[in-house]
Amino acid sequence: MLDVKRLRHDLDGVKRALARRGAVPAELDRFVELDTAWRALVAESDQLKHQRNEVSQEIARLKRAGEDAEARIAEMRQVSDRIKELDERIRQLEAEIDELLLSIPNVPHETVPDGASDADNVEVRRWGEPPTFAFDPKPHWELAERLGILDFEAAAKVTGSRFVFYKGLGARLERALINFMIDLHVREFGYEEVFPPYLVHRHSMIGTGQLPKFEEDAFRVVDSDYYLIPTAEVPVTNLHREEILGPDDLPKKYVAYSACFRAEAGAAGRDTRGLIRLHQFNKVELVQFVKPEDSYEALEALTAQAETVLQRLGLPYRVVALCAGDLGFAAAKTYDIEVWLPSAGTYREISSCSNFEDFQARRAQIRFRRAPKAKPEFVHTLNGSGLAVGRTVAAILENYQQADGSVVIPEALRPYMGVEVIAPPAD
RNA sequence: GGAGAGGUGGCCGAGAGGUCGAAGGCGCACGCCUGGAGAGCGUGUAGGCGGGAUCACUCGCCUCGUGGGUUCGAAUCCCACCCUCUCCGCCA
Repeated sequence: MLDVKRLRHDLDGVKRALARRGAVPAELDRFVELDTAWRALVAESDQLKHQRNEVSQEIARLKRAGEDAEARIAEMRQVSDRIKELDERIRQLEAEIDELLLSIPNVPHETVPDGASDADNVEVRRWGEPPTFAFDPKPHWELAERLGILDFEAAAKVTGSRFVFYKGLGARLERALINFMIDLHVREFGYEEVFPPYLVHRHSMIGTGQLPKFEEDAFRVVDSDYYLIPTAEVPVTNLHREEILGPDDLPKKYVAYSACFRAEAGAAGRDTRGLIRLHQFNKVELVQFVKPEDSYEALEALTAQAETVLQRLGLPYRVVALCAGDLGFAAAKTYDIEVWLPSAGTYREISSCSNFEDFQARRAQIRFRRAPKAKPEFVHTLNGSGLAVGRTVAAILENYQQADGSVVIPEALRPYMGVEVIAPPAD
């Protein structure tokens, strides 16, 4: 949510900034209209309430003195009726304004490159060399089938498309990666581990920006207010909703493993094979709450921490700065980390690291004080995948595949795996 | 799921239609005291919105779980919902 004061004082500046994302939301002009009307009504209502408060005191005085207060009471009956009318209209306006504000995306940071689509994203750096193979590298789903570690058919039978069973060493690999990632971020980067609820209420989804605009992307539990989380970002960011943190509380850094659930509406036909796009996947998420002046430094650090996972696993990747047109709804700036996938012959997103500035904090009412008596300010929130686990499995299988169809386990993972290689069964 | 109790400021806790944004205590901040610390004493200690001022200022309105209602007037009365606790049942 944008700052309404900013909209009042610098509407043109906001329009210019949002224009970089694409079309300027028509909501902006509508906001000015509604806000003006709202303020006029509030002023009138407040004045009448003031009058009512004063006269109520007087009535109390008269009654205590045993005098007649009927005239004043009758007078206030009228005033109260008028207040009721005004407040009803104010309520309606507020609901409309709220809905409107919640549908306006965040303003891109000035360092975000111009551009309309992912084609305009800017590569920031590369790490590692894509491996060369003396044979035809196979896609991970073919490798996995041969190894007997993933079973998409069984999942389709039990649930439906875009689900998977991990089996045997595949299941262990997924679990090993989760533990490896969490341990790294906790031990080396100072994150606190949390294990969040997988269901959240509507307000939390609004807090991080998934709702109200992207209802169709989420799974909702019927006959309830609960949504399956699309990412641990939602529960973990909302962990501090409606709080005012103390001067020494920031920065707060959390790492959370969770399953993630996405409807993938509009993705029909895309990435239909393998682990790339599933309705349920695992992710280790990094979430930070920081002081406003620290958030861009924190974004660089957080991105570097996510990259470290790939470096330890020896997986080649590149980092891309999303252009304004490709930015997510709530983000002010985003780096995507893309891992090399030999079967695709290209880099595929495996992490997305964003600074939301105060956009989510304002929606979820997450504030802090600089000093014990200082005025509360909104924190800045950030998050990033550290990493998407299923895609990491895909990358390991493909990058570490051998001519005989076996897959070597990266060094860093062996303590968690207990084996050095996953080999196909002897026929 | 059944029965009961309860949600008040950072925390504990009073308050039972008007003088209550709310006693008292703890905590915290500042000051005095001290060689320093503690004790003691004093002062101050919520948030939101709107208007005026625009460094820390001021006026008004709102907020005692949330939302409605009754009333001239609600922390206080009524209704619905949410949450917490206790007991029973069920259960990993």
